[in-house]
Parts: sequence; structure tokens; C-alpha cells
Amino acid sequence: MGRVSQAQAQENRRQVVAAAARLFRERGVQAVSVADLMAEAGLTHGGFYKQFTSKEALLTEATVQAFADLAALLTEFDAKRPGDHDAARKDLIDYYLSTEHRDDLGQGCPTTGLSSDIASEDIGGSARAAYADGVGLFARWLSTDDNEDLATLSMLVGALTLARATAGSDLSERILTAAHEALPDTATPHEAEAPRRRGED
Amino acid sequence: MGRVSQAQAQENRRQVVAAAARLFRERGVQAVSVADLMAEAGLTHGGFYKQFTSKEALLTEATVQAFADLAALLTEFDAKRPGDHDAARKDLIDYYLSTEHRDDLGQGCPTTGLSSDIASEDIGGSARAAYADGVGLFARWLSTDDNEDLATLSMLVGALTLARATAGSDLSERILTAAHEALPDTATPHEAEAPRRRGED
DNA sequence: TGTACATCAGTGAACGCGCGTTCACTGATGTAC
DNA sequence: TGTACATCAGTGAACGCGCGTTCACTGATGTAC
Repeated sequence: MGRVSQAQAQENRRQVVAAAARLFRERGVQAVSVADLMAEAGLTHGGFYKQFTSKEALLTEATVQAFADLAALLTEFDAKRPGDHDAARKDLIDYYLSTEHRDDLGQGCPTTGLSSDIASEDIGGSARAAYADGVGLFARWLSTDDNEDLATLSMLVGALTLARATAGSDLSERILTAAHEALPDTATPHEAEAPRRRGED
Repeated sequence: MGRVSQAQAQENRRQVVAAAARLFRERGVQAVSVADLMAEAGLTHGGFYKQFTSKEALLTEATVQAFADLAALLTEFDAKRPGDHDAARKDLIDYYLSTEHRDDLGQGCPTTGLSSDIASEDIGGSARAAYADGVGLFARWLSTDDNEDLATLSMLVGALTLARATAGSDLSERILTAAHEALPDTATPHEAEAPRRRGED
């Protein structure tokens, strides 16, 4: 299996980044090996360093990718409620605090899913910067005016984090419900269907 | 260096659990080796299995210990405001959302500090159960009446999680401030001094 | 109280294992003519 | 369009390393008498 076309190489690279964006959220950076990531694209581990300088560098790319996917999801929510951002915001909150989202780490919000791995990264590093950019984007979308809603974002991230860590206890669902009811003007049963995300490969 | 007194053995064990409670929060379970933990108590790694059945079993004990420390801290907050739980609650929130707490992972809140490692544990495992118990305890303390305040807890955990992951960006402080202002009846500048925690060894 | 001996907390070498990264090699791709 | 050759994406063995766990051993502790 010699050289591969530039288009194929680019596609392989894309798949590795997509796998990282998913698996890093699902299991954490340390629990996913370079070999695991390459295998997701149907490759062996040796070629990894033809595409990436290190596993850590891939984390930055995966973070950028995960937040790009989130941005696309937010756009989708807006598209379903043309001209009514408040309704889209309400829909997003319904989805965010659903048990479906709680149980879907790989495709779930990178703000929550990557927080712990990013917190372990060096201050000043590119992964942290990509993460902070993504958080800013999300917070701005959550605002009902032209600011950013960091308090709502904190509530969402905290409730999802806690619901995941207490999954299996009845606290888990009660946390999601409590957070939902505490968010102003969005106190409705949270059964909204989640928009389908684009498939990964 | 042969056999050691039962009192000394018990004290060594206590120190290893204390080290785990601190380092697991600080760096995460995977980033702390059995040798690291034993070294904190001045021991070599080989004796670990005379005291614990596995590293995972130690996580359960460390979780219990970390939440016991949190409970003691909450009691301290109450003791400083005799008969005025609401004031104690306000003090706790000031501390919780301070930059000092953000930067003090090892001694900081286990609800936030252990959430990611606990989420990776098996559902039904003892570490998860210890964590859920601790979350319940904290949520009950946060209530102004006899219930539990899971929404406030979500806000606190989310803000601290985000502030830590965005440390180095100006978002970090703004998240702490925004969460503080969003919590009802506690909107004051967050400069409260933190109670001193008991030393570790 | 003193003695003989079993206990067992702690030591340090060793185990098998998986990791991130490197590297000589392969052979289809891409290009210069 | 066809040919000769340089490029380089991917392979798979190998590197050094650190991990969780095991184990034969040590020798002070704790106990039975």
C-alpha cells in the first residue's frame, strides 16, 4: 500500500480529526491512543506523524472542529425558527438539558465534553485558545440581545456535567429538570427532539 | 525497614488517601501514578497493595474523603454565621466563585474537581455512589429551606468548570462575575476571604 | 516482666503491557520532459 | 499522449518509557507463654 492520492490523504486526515473530536469528548484525551484514532480512519498508527506534529497538536484541531460542529448546530436551531432567535434559544436549552444529550458524549457539547482536558492544557497553548474562542461564540449565541450570556452557559454546562457524573442516580434527571426550570422563560417540559447531526464518515 | 506499628500503618494509609483526594482533583486520576501517591506519604510503591485492592478502589476512598472535607468546610461557613444560614450560603458562593478557588484545584470543590473522572467510572460503581452522595449533601446545604438547590449547584459547578478551562483568557473572570450576579440575593463583589482549610500533613 | 516466635507493613526488583514517537521501507501518485 | 523518475502517504517493526500489579524478602512489631 504505497503512496495515496492527495485527495485521499486529505480525506484520511479529515477522518482522523473527526474521530479525535468525537473520541476525546467521549473518553478523554488520555484514554484514546494514537493507534485508536488512526484505526477509526482505517489506517495504522505509523502514519500519524505524516499528518500531525503530535497528539497534543491534534487536540487543538479536534477542539476547533468540535466547536465548528457546535456552531453548525446552533445555525440549524436558528434556521428552524426563522427570525425568532429566542425560540431557537429555547429549543437549544431543551436539547441541551435532555437525557439524550447527557448520554451522547461523543456528539455532545464540546464546552462540557472537553472542559477537563482543556483545563489540563498549558495556559497560553493553542488548544486553550481554541476552546475559549468556542465558549465565547456559544455565549454570544445564547444572549437574547447583543451581549453574551455567560450565566446561562454556566448553568447549562454545570447541569450537564453533574447529570453525567451522577448518571445512574435519580439526582441526574432532577438536576436537568432543576436547571431547566431555573432558566428564565424556558420552563417547559424538555422533550424537544434534537436535530440530527451530520454523520461522521 | 521491617514491620511498622499499626498506628503508623494507619497514619500512612490516611496520608495516601489525603494525597489521592488532593492529586486526583489537581491532575486527574490517570495523571497520578500509584508511585506518586505513595511517595506523598514517604513510601515506595510496592506497599500500596497491602492497603488498597486497586487504584480504582482508592478513588472511592478519596472521593469520600474529599466530600467529608467539603462537609467540614460547609460547617465552618455556618459556624461563622451562627443562626444565619442564608449569610453562610452567601459567603460560600463568594468563595466558590473567587479566583482563589478557581486556581486551587487540589483543595477545591470535589463536585467540580472530580466530575470528569467520576463520569468515566462504571455506572453502579462505588466511586459514583460516593460522588452522588456528596452532590446530594452539597445541594441540600445550598437550599434556603429544607429542599435542595440543584440549580444553584449547577450554576456554581458550571461557572467554576468554565472559569478553569478558560483561565488565561479574560472570559474566565467574566464567567465568575456573571454567575455571581445571576444567583439571586447574592449579587455582591466576590472578595470574601476563604476560610483556611486544614493542612494536609 | 522477659523471652521466643509468628505476623505483616513496607521494600525494591520484576512482570507484562500499552503508550507516543521514530524510522527504514514500499509503491502508487504526481510531474518533468 | 507517453515515459522515466522523484515524491511522499502509509506500513509495521522498533525505540524508550512509565504504568498497575505481583512477589520474595526484611526485620520491627505484637503476642503467646
